Amino acid sequence: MKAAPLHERIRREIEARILSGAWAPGARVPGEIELMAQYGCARMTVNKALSALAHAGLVERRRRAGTFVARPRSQSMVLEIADLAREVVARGQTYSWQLQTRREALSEHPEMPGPVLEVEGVHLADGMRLAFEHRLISTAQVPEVLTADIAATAPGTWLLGHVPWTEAENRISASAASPALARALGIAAGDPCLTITRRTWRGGSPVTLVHQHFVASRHELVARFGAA
Amino acid sequence: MKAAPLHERIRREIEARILSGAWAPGARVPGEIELMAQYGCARMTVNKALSALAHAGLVERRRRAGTFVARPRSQSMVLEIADLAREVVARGQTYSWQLQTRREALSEHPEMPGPVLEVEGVHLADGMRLAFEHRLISTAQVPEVLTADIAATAPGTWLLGHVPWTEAENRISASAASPALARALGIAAGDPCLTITRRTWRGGSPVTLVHQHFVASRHELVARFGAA
DNA sequence: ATAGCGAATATGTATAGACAATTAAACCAG
DNA sequence: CTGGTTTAATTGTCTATACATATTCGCTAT
Repeated sequence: MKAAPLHERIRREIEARILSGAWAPGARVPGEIELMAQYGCARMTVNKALSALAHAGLVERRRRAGTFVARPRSQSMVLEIADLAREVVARGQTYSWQLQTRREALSEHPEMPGPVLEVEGVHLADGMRLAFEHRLISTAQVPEVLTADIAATAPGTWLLGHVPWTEAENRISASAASPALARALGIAAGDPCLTITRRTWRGGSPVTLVHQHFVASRHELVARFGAA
Repeated sequence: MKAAPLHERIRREIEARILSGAWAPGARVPGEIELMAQYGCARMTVNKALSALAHAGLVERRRRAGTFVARPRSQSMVLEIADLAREVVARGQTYSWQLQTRREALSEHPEMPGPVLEVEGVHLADGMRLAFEHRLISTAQVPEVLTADIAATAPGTWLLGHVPWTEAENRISASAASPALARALGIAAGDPCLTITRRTWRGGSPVTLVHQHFVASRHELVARFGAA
C-alpha cells in the first residue's frame, strides 16, 4: 500500500461516505474551514479534494451556501466505443481487414459534400466475417489518406492514428440485412444486424462518415464502469 | 463574454493548440516555469491548467521529462445512455409506461441470486409501443422498491432517483423478435430489435438486471460529443 | 562498451495568506 | 407582510514559497 497524497485521501473518504449512502443526496458536506481543521491541513488541500468531487459530479458547490451531495446521477451512463481492431485483439482474437472497394468520388451526400475517398470492406475476427463497413473520408480534410495503404490497415484504425477529431456523433440501430449486405457478410437476407453510424468532424468540417453493419449473433457492444 | 479565470484561459489556449493540430501528439508542451513566465503568474496557476488537461487525457506528464501532447485519443468514444423516460421527453414526445407483470420471486438467475422483484412492461412514446422491458430488482439491496408505485413510474426511472449505482455494465445487441416479444410490441416475429442489457451494482452487490428490447424502426441510440 | 551511481530537472504536493465573487440570510423601510 | 438593501458566510482564484518525488542524463569505474 502506497501512501496516497492527502488531498486524495480526503477525496476518497468523502466519496466513500457518499457512495455508501451515509451522506444522502442533498445533505450538506462539511465546509472547507471545517475539513481543514479536521484534517489539520491547508484550505487549498481540502479545496482540491472537493473540487475534484465537484468535477466528477458527486457534489455540488455553491458560494455562500456550501457543498452538498449531488442528486443521484446525471441519470445517464456512458458506453465506450472502441476501435474495432483493438476491440477484437483485446478479446484474444486475430483481427483482419478485407478491402473490397476503393474509389475517389465527388460526394453529393448532404452530410459529406465534396471530394471523398469511398471505401468498402469487411472486418474479420479469427477469419470469421464480423462486420461490413462503408466509409466516406473527406480528401479535402485528410489528403494524406489517398496515399495510405488502406488495404493493409482498416481505414478507421488509420484515421484514429492520424487525425484527431473534435466532434463526433454515433448512432446505433438494428436492422434486417439487405440482400447485398447479407451476401457480403455470408448470412441470410433479413437476419438482424447491429448498425453503427459514426460521423466525425474536425473544427466543424466533416472528416468521415462510416456505417458498420455487424452480424448480430457475432457481436455485442459491451461497456463496464465504476462510478468512481 | 465573461472573464474566465486565468487557469481556465491557459487551459483553453493549450487545448486549442492541441486540437487544432498545431501541437502534434508527442510534442513537448512548455514546462510550468516557462508558462509561468509567459503568463506572468504563479506556478500553481499553470499547474492547475496542466493538471486539468492531464486529467482529461489530452496531455501526459512525467516528472523530470516534462509535459507532452498525448497520443491521439484513447481510441475510443463514449456513448451516453440516458434514462428512457427522459430521452423520450427530450425528443418532444409524451412518455408513458404500461406495467404488465409484477411479482416477487426467488431468483435463481446466476447474476442476480436471492429475492427479487420481477417486472415486465412496455415503454410508449406518444402512445406508440417503443420497447419491452424485463427487469429484476434485488429486494435485499432495495427493499423500498416493494412499496414503490411501479405502475405509475417506470422502475428504471424510479431506481435512478432512489438508488445510486457504483458500477454498471451495458450490453447492446441486435436480435430477431421472438413470437412472445413480437406480440408484446405489436410487430412481426423475426423483425429486428435493438436490445440493451444493463446490470448495475452498488458496492459489489447486484441491484438490478434489465433487458430492454426496442423496435428497431422506432429507436436509435444517438450520442454526440464535442471535444472542445 | 557498459553497468552503476549521483545530480539535475520537471512535476507533485502542501502551506499560509489574500482578495474576489456569489448568494443566503438578516435587516429595514414602506 | 413586502420588497429592496446590507451583511456575512462560503467558495473561487491566485501568489509566493518550500520540500518531496520520480526520472533522465551524464559521469565514472569497471
